[in-house]
Amino acid sequence: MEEYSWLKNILEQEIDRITDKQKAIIKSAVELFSEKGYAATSTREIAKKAGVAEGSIFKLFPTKKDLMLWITERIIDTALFPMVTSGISELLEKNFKNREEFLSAFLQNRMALMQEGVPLFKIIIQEIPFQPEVRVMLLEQFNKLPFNMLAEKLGAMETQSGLGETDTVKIIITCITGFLFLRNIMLPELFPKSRIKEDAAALARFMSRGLGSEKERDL
Amino acid sequence: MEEYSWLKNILEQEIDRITDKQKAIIKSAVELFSEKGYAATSTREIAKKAGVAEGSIFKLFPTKKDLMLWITERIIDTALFPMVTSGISELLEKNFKNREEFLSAFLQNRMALMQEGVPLFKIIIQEIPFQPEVRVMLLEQFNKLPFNMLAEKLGAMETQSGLGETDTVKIIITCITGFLFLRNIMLPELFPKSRIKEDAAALARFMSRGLGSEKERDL
Amino acid sequence: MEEYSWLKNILEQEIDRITDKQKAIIKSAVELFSEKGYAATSTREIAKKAGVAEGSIFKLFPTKKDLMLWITERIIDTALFPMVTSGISELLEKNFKNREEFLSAFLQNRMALMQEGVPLFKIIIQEIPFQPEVRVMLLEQFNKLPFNMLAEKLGAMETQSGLGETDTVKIIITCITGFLFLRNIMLPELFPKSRIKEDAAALARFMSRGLGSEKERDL
Amino acid sequence: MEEYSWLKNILEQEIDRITDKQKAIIKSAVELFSEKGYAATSTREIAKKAGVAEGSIFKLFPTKKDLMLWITERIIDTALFPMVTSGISELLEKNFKNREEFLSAFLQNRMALMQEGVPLFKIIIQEIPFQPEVRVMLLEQFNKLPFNMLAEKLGAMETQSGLGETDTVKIIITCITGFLFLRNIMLPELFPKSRIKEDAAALARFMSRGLGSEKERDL
DNA sequence: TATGAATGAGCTTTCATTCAT
DNA sequence: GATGAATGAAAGCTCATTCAT
Repeated sequence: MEEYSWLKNILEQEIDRITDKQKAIIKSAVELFSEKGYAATSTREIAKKAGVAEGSIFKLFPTKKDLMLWITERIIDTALFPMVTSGISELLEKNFKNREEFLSAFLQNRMALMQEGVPLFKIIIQEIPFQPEVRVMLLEQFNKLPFNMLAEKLGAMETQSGLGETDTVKIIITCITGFLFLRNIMLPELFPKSRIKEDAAALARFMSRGLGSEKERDL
Repeated sequence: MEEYSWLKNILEQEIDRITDKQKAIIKSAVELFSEKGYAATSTREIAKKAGVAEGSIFKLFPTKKDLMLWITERIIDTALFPMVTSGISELLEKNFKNREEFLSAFLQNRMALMQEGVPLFKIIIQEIPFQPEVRVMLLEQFNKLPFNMLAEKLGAMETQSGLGETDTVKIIITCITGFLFLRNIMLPELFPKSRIKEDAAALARFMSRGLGSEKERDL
Repeated sequence: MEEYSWLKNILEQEIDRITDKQKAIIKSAVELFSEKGYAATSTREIAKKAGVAEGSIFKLFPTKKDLMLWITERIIDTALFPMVTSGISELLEKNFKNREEFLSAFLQNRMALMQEGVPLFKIIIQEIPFQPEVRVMLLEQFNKLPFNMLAEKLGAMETQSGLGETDTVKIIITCITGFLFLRNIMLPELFPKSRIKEDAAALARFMSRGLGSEKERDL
Repeated sequence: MEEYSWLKNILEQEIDRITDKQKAIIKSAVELFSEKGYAATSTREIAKKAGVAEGSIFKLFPTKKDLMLWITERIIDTALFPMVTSGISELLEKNFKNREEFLSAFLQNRMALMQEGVPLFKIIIQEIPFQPEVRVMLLEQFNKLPFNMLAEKLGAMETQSGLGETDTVKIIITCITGFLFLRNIMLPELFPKSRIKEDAAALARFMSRGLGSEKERDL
């Protein structure tokens, strides 16, 4: 496994609380959960891959589920949230020629993050439908996201765009989520990697235009 | 469990090949896989829910995985494909005032299907990342979808829209997938059901406008 | 292990409900619990001794504790109760020369039962202090014992004996329990088996005399 | 846990050999063995309750069994023996109006000791059937008990009492053991605490009378 | 075809014990 | 002396699967 920076961050945060062996356990669990799914991964495998005794897992995490929830929580709080908000403030502060430029940059930024975030998302996505605890964690973090600032940046579209009361931001998120999810998690085979730039550019233009005619002002 | 029509279709297709007990097995498996996931569902549970003996499962399906793959295959071939294409030809033949109207109708149609398709999608989505066989099945079916006809209907956008060579249809699919996936599978809590009509209308307008100025002709 | 008749009775009661293998499981469990104690006996051992697969135990008894409680319950209801009351009615109906004769016969009867009941009592005694469920079972059965009839047989001692309001029967039970318990369970080494008859006779005389001067009537 | 004096005695005897932490270990072990039984108590629990590290137990006691045997030995030698003989010499020296008075005082004395001795007895009783080492220890100590003096005190009953060669003392012990054991360890629910005085008085009279007509002399 | 007792490998978890710090 | 991370054997238990009936 590559050395994912978000995993490194999670582990460094616990640096004085957990040992190297325990880090290895978490790392192995993340890899295996992402590869095979939580239910299909045995603690024996995790221990073997981490090079520790099976019993060592349960010193740190009373149950296998605790291990999974700890990882999921850390991923959501320590990795996902920063990842999702990463670069957002820079993007929001920066001036763009127009909305399309902004959305293009925004999308590029998302795609870059997705690159190394795939195993992370795989873990979360597979557990969301079945683990209520994960849903709750996720929704809590979701509500902290700076949607209003993004909305502002996109312009006071609510009246102009004719999109009615619907939250502009939700549409954009919906769009980007579909784009990233289909390409990276579900059916990467359907979307040639070689054309990713053009596809992203096209989506940015599509979204920008979809939001309606732009106010004449700096973004 | 409600009596899902797609499930009924699948079972009717096998009507002279399988017994009522076997039907019950398949039905229970579908329900449980959808509720708890494949790996977390035991054959014992399936048998109990179906009201059959544990051993009876293995007459028809040599292994648990066979049962899952059979279900997945049937879902993809017999349920998913018709579901995805359902109403499409009608939509394609019908005349709409404009593209937004068409997209709106298209989206409504998708959402209606989603209503009873959720358990079906849950099963497929959870297996896609981990079961290569499922990915292959899905891709095969995907290529049979009448994308070109949809593209035609949406207009020869390629030059007009300025979206470049990117497949217009893929963008629309991406959009709609994100919309349905987030709302129905991942985080329904985030999207109030009461506003679903407005949200869909807004998305239709958004997509229509995103595709660029429309040719002056009947849709 | 000898073929204890009380065990045979317990098993025969379930004859159409459980299989031979399952009987073997129960038999092994009884033997091992009695030899080593419940907590010190592993399900693996039980299975091995019974000549069955370990998993088979858990088909019949969801947990090891369930197995123990089932056995304890059956022992108390099906074996202990009949054993404790065994021969009592005959004793109560029979005429004795005097109270000492009756008590002697009573004690002989108890001792005979103890012979093959030792493993049974070992199981119950070891669990009583730690398993509230067992205490409850035992107390329930205890209240069904025909103490009043025994009291009658012993004579209306309450006034004559000068033992006050204290239940005469409880004293006799206390005495006999101590006798049987010390000799059979706790410290058999302390009491030479060769002298058991004299010891029993002495105790009978002791008890008879302890109860006070006897009414002049047939017992 | 109350501060049992016998436990304090045991610990004080080792005062210059063991540390406070080690004392805490022993104390915790005694409590837990008495509450849940030896086999059902884990060293982890003992360590936690004692507020020490898990490993610390094994400095003083190479194995868990060593810990138990040490405790049992100390209990038998340092606590049980003095407890059983406690007050006996005073009782033996003191003059009583008659045998009943003496037996009553004897029983009172036993009951008082039982008060705080219950956990101690629980530990011993549960191990006796399964640990040969404990049986041996117990029998050794048993033989040191001043039975002959007790017999003398009770009078030269052998001929008078008509109990034959049977050891009078054994009958008395049997009786008292049954009384204490049933009331304190096995089924306290069966004997209302409120009537304990009357019950004891009745038993004393019962035993005294059971021993036969008394020599006319000071006890 | 249907059953469900039986299997035994493998699961998660606990345990007493070791040992570097 | 005290710690507690680490161990690995063994615990209780679940599982998919087999097969005699």
